[in-house]
Amino acid sequence: MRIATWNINGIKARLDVVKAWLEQEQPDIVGLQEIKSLDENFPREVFEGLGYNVETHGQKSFNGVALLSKLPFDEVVRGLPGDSADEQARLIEGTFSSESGSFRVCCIYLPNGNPVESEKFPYKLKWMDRLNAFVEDRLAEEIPFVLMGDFNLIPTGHDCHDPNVWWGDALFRPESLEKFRTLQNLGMTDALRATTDAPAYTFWDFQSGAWRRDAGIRIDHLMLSPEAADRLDGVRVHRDLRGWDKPSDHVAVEGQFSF
DNA sequence: ATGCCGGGTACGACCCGA
Repeated sequence: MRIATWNINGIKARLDVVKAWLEQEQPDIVGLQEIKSLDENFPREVFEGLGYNVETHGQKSFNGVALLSKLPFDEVVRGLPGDSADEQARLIEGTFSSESGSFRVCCIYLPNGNPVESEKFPYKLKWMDRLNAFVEDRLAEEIPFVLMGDFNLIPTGHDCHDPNVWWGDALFRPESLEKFRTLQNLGMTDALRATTDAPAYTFWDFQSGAWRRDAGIRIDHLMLSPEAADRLDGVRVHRDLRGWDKPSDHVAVEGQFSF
């Protein structure tokens, strides 16, 4: 099973690139973030034409997440529980059946949180608390659970080109890292770091020639329950996507699993 | 760099991202 996450930065602007990548790679399940589209405007027929079932959780202009799957969905969850007043579309989860039983794949677009002095930063921290509570419930099920997406979080100084540039940013500061560490301490494994110690950036800013300078950061992650980590065969960062025409500023990250 | 690019909305700028 090949499961991938990708922040595409707008489905309308990225449709040709996403379609070409799916045709080339044929992943089984893909989580997309920042579709920036209402559900009714998402080009689901394009993906259905490629053999995918499509579930979306969109909103106008900003955010929005989607799941594409060659397997049928047994169940779909839209939205992160814990705050009925939160209208930002940042989580969608599918449940699937394989020969070895059920598994869940959750696709998230974790809030950026900048600027730190604004209300956006406490929103990020509260969102991470809600996420950790959600994950606790999922872990209690003891089935393979893949939590993947744009976490807007740099796990360590080794995950960015220059820690001094990023330290203090909402993506790389103590309060954010503490919440991420809680997620790991609950029992969720960083799939990429389970396979390599090498740098593996997933985002390069459009500005400042970041791609040309390889001034990247690793903020797109697959976090695995023990039952998913036990079945992890490999991780691949689709770095070449950043060099395609009309690229997203993020690239896809894929995990391969034996289920 | 309180904004270099690029996407959104909407058609002229302004909001947003990381």
